[in-house]
Amino acid sequence: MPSATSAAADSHPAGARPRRRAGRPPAAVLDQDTITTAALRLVRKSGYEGFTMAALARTLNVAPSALYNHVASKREVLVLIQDHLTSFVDVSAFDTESWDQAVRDWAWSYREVFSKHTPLIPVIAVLPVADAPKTLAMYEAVSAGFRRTGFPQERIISAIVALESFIFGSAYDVTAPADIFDSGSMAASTPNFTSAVERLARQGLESPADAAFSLGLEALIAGFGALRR
Amino acid sequence: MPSATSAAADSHPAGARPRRRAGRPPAAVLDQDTITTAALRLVRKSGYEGFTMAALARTLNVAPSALYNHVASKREVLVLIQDHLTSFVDVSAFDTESWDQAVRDWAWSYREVFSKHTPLIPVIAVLPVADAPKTLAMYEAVSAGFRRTGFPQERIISAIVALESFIFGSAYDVTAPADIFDSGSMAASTPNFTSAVERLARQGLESPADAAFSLGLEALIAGFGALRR
DNA sequence: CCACTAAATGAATGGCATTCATTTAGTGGC
DNA sequence: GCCACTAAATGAATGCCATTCATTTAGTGG
Repeated sequence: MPSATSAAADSHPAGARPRRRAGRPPAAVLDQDTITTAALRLVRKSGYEGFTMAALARTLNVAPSALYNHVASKREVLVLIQDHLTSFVDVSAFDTESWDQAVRDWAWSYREVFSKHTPLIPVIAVLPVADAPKTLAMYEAVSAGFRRTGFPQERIISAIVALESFIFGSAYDVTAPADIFDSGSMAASTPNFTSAVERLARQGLESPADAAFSLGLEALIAGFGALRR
Repeated sequence: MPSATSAAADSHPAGARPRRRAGRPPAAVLDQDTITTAALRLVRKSGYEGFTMAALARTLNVAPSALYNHVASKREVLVLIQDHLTSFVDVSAFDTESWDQAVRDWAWSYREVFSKHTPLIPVIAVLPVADAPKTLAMYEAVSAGFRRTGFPQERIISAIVALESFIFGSAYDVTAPADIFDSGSMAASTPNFTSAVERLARQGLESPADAAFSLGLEALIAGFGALRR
């Protein structure tokens, strides 16, 4: 069977105009764009705990069931949000900067955007690109940047996936509680870990999350940079 | 206020015996170990969609509310599962192999374990280590390995966090649908991405997820390895 | 003005985590 | 041998949730 209902593909099924045989319905209050915008506004105001279909409908002055004429499920709303957010990820450096700097700028921007939306990560990470056109556009820009710099073609996707995995994982760290490394009463039995945590804290100009992200990202950039030819 | 109720800390609050002033209660059917074991078995059989407090109680022949005498919330059960799973992550190579190989073995093992339990990742990623003693033990083993190889102490935590972020992100990829990169009808407008996907597929002995994980992991190992002194 | 249609409605469904007053049954002290 | 105390288990209730569906509403092209 074909993959699940695709939000994007359904809105313009490649060349086919939306058909209608007879009269138009009444002026629609709702469509996917309206829903996406309202959903994002709601999430920013109430977080993902407060983001329910009922609450979303309320902000649109509409019954909850009305949403289901435009969207198959709550998950589909999350997909719409994620694709919209992806357009805020800055890929412009691939046109203006060196490859190294472009990857750096893109990765920091990507993490920045999704660190405020970590509940979307499980959705994005396994989402077919065909269901998220703006996300696909981002991949295209990044792929083009990799190709231009002489990156071996058969490894472009792997490199991007690896970077993205690192970015998603790192996005969680940004929101972690400050005392996450406090080993509490078990400090005595974990001397190496505990002393490493202290050493980090003593240094710490950057936040721990930023320090880890920077360290890992530079290693990935250096490692991948060496593959170019 | 102190951090949330700690499963592990509550079972042996460092030196204090569990107090009781008067008679013991009836022989308990339930405790955290029993719950953890049953929960893991249920997850393996029914997945995380089928994992509800009611279903868990049913497998234990107990009322759902009985669970709340031993556990504060469903989230706490997830924490118990995650900590238990962490003991299946193999850190033994840090005692027997070179640093490079030990990191490699540990990372593959870590990804392997959690790729079957991705719904736990949002929980683990922001969980204070004090709430997960077996996880803390893993960090201790890894920290010790990094220290032994002459890794700069103030960067040990950052390096581990970076590796872990990469591992968590990569765990999602393992479960992604095979057609995740199929750009479908929009292939024409994304030539660089589409050709990169084809090049990968043409190569592809490994799964795409394995190829990306291997590529990223080797870059991180090489980059971090160079920091040793 | 009619037939058709998509959109919106409101009530209903079933599932969920969690709470709480109450009951149950060991145990240590007398 | 009984009593007082306790932790554990119960079952009913709560409130929230996503989702479904039969029905109603109101533009529009013929």
